[in-house]
Amino acid sequence: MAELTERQKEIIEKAIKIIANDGIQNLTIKNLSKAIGVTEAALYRHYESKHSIMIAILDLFEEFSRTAKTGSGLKGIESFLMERYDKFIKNPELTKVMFSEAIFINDKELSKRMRLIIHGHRKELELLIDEAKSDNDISNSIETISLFRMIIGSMRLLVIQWCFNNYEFDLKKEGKILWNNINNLIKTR
Amino acid sequence: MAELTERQKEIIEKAIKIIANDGIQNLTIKNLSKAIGVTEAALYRHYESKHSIMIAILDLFEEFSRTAKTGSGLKGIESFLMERYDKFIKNPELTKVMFSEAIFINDKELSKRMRLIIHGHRKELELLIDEAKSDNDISNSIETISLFRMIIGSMRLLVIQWCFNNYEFDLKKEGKILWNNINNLIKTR
Amino acid sequence: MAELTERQKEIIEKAIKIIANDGIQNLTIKNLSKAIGVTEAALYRHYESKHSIMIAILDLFEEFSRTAKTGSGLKGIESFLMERYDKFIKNPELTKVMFSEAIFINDKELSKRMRLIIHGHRKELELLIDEAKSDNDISNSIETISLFRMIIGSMRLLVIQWCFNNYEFDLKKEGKILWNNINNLIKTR
Amino acid sequence: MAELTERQKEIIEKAIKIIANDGIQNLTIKNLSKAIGVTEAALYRHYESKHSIMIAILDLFEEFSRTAKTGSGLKGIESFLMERYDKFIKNPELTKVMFSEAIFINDKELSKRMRLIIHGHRKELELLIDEAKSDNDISNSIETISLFRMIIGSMRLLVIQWCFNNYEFDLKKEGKILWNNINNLIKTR
DNA sequence: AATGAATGAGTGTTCATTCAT
DNA sequence: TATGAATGAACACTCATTCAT
Repeated sequence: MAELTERQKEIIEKAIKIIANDGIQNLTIKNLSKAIGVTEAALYRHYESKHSIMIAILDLFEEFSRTAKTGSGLKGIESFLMERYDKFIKNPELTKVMFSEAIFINDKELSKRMRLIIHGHRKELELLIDEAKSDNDISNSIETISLFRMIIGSMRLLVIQWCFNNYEFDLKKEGKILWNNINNLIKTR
Repeated sequence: MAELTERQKEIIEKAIKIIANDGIQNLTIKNLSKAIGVTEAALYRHYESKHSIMIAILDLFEEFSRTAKTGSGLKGIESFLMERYDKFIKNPELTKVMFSEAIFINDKELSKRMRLIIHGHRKELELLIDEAKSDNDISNSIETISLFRMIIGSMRLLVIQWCFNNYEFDLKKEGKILWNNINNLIKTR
Repeated sequence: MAELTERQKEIIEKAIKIIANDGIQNLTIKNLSKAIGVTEAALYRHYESKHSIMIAILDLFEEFSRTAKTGSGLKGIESFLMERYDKFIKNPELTKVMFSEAIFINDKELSKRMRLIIHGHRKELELLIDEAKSDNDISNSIETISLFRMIIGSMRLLVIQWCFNNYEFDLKKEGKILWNNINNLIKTR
Repeated sequence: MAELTERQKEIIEKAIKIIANDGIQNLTIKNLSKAIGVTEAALYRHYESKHSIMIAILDLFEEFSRTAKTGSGLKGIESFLMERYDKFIKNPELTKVMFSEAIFINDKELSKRMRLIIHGHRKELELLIDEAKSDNDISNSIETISLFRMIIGSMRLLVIQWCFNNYEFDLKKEGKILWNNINNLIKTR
């Protein structure tokens, strides 16, 4: 993944903004160039096609999704979640687009990559959950896959609610509350 | 909401199929008429515009989303969920489209209606949760909104996984496991 | 090769006219639709792409090039030539385009087909020449391939001169003179 | 005709190569600059427009077509032909383009000049033929114009076959055979 | 109820060319 | 000499829609 020029960064930033606000259908070269303030032809100096712009967006998603392990077990789960929320808050539009599973559905290759990115954390999180079980922080009586779905599913729903509420409520605060509640439920007594 | 003719039913059924498989961007009058086996002009005998087809799709979503209350409290939650899963299994493509929050994003009016439909069950479910708390089936120590997010968020994630796995695993079975696990966590001891 | 509708015939006729007068580079959908008097979009009801229009032109060339054997030996050569001239005179623009070997050069497949059509008569003519030799009408001392090149090469040059003189001289008359002269040279004494 | 710089020579050489291999339609500033290994803008340091590049190509054609009279009568015809073949063999791509009568058809001025160049040898050759007739080397019974068409037409056809056979056969050898055969036919007995 | 033919606006993309550096 | 960035016009093609039949 080569370094992006300033213009290239601007292009994919504006492209994400358009997708987030008006949907993929409105990501046209015309709209995009208008948003940037150049002619349509000018875009082709920076990306060779619309498709390559979409690939660049996916590249960004990939980079955005990369996590550094910052803990293990229960603590690891928490810091994973909080770190995610921080990133989401810093990049609300990108977040909105990333949570639209179906966005690239019309391009089989892109849509597959999209799915891998979105669901890429599953293994990672299941590992943390199993660690927490080993640590006896989480009861063994609840299945890992169900815990994963609860934790990530609820986070996803919260984030989607945040996106479609125009990012108006405090995502981090709500995220903490949610996690505390879940944490209370799952931790061993 | 007027009764639909056979042709109208066929049109929106095929439209949903196209959206589910190839994305909104491929829902064109041409593709749609081809899928049905008539000319493009013929579609306009049955719907006056593409927009009215999309409204009809939303009408269907609304109908699909309507629930009959079949219990109260904890039992009510369970039957709500199981009833949902049954419906999803019967209408996999419609389900896939319904779970694509962003599909109608480029039409402010449709997108608002879409959101209302998707999140329409919130009040209903929160009521059931509060009933369960009153019944002392669920501990008061966990907030209703968090419970809602856990229950619905995990269900949504499960359904999305099912959709993007080509409906290949047994949604009902997984749904039951998920609910049992959640139930074990939240019920008072 | 399916039958062409009236519109399809008109399209390829006008396309040939454009190529003949202004070159392939000016065969654009815009120019073509303007020549016909419809919008660009309208063309696509009749041909699915510009490429398929070009294929239809080649199909026409093929049909145009088909000959009925109308004699053998020396007589056969003469009637072959005269029949050709008659056809050229009836279709001057098509002729001009057909004699532009390089027209479809940018499409490997079309250009190969074009070449086959243009040079398709070689075997046929060489057969006639060999017949004439067997009949002792043409001396054996001159090689068939050279005779072919003389007969067809001179005809081609004559036709090209005719095309680039705006079809203004009498091609048939000149063609007869040319053939008589050649005939006098090659026939056995 | 001013002297060309090295870069200018390179530009028209590469331009001819592109036309020969991929057709005029692929002679774009982009393709040309890519072939040379500079940016598009750089070309404009050397030629002020695409049109002036095409004029330079025609200038080259003109120079290429210039002949030195190296004999008279029948011998003159032979040396004219052999000299041509030698030149063609040394410049195969230029030859291919030069034999594409219709290449500059969309520019009335260029196309007229092109035609003059291609057919420029007519007077010259007719003179040689008439000399040969005076010398009693060629029978008077065959018309000069027909002899011209036979000699040049067959040569043109041979060259075109050579070009579209990727210059793979021995043009000089075939040219000699062709000429010998013609010579045998036309010379007085 | 359906078709064939058409349209104006828009799609992504390429064209030759310009200009500041 | 050359480049990177830009432009307006054109490219082939698709869009939703209309209308006479």
